Amino acid sequence: METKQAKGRGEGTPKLIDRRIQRTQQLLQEALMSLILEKGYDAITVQDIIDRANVGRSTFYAHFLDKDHLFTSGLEKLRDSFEEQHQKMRLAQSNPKGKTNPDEQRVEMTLIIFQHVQSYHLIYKALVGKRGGELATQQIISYVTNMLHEHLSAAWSCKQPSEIPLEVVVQFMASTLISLLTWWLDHDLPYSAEQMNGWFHSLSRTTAANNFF
Amino acid sequence: METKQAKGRGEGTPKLIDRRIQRTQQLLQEALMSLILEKGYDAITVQDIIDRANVGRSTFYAHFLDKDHLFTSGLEKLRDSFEEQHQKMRLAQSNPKGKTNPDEQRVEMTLIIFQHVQSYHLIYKALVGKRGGELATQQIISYVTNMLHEHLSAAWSCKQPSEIPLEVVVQFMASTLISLLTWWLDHDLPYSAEQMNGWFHSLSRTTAANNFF
DNA sequence: AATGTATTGAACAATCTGTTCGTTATTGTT
DNA sequence: AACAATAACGAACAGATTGTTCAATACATT
Repeated sequence: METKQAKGRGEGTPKLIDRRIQRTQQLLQEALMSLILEKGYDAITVQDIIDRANVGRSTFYAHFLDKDHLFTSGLEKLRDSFEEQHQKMRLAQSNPKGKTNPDEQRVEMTLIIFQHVQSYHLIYKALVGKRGGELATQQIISYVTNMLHEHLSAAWSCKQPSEIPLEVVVQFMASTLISLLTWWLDHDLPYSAEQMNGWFHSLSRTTAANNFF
Repeated sequence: METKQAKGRGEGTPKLIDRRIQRTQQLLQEALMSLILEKGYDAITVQDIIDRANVGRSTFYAHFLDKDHLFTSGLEKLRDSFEEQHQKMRLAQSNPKGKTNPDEQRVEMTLIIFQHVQSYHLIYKALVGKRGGELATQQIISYVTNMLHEHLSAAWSCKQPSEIPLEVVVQFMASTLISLLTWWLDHDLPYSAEQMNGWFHSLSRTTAANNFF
């Protein structure tokens, strides 16, 4: 149920979708992204979006419930792209030494995040930081937090519990990662993804957090 | 220029302010805070606020330009309260050993933050996290970042530069602090301010950040 | 009590939202 | 190429919200 569009369509023809639909949705998403970079998410009205996209008002509401849903669908697109790249990377390096090292997995995961942000930095720049509004910040933080939680809770069971609750450490690492990503994007990627990834581990590997690895 | 009210008033009579003004402004601020806890900042309309405060529509706009300014004035009130407490603490412990230790200053500052949040947790809970909207988050982060920047830039000049830019470290520590505060408030202060302060230093004192102290 | 001023409530234009519906243009199919 | 399906259009609509104005009223300070 990614868009309003999917309601009438059964499961009979998932093959090809009308070009007009793809065209309209893409125009709307691009219009929103460019407007975010100019005015910031909150200042944008539906009228602004359909003006720039050259799309009728009723057409907008035929595809999306409101501005937030249009934005969220763009976010989901980006997330799918990331998970695809994530899967590809993990399969490409499938245990060359035959053993699964959870620590290396974590390293690779955050590096993939930095690399994905680097690839789509124009879009990410419209999402994080001041322009994106709280909707994006909230959803991105939530997504990153869930990812980190999966990785850390696995290590949690085989280590003695630290003084600091797991949730606190997860939230700490998520906010550290978001903080670094925001700074990176706001300064137009002055360093490489590998460099940023290294700094992330320098900052997040505190004496407390290390208990989980 | 804290409120719209101050425009016509010169510098002649800073003594007493009409009770009606204080009453109206306090009613509006309390109404907004309680509404934030119920509906979240973004869902609140001016009508909601004046209904709960029992204040006429024109009265609202006689005092504040809009909802954001009402909110910001409340934030400034809280900030003044914090800085007053900050000054009090710093004077109370004015160098018992005759020397000014910058490291102890930092420790005391963050502890004072946790203590102040503890004192006014009902208000802070309306500000940080999901309910407060991006306005509060942005302003609080900005305030904390500025404070940390002052403290760290002093230490910056007398240490050799680390590999990680100062700005990155400042933003990292600010987000760590906000992250801990948010978690603390969302879980209804399950630990003491001293305990949280200790964890903050455990998390923020990385090998990289330590170069600045 | 007298004067100054804060508050009130209604009315107002302006903007934005989300919906409806008859018409037109484009698409996928035959 | 012609057809049926359907997506897009655009104008019009009700409803909500914002921010302003103004004359009448209520209240506070002196």
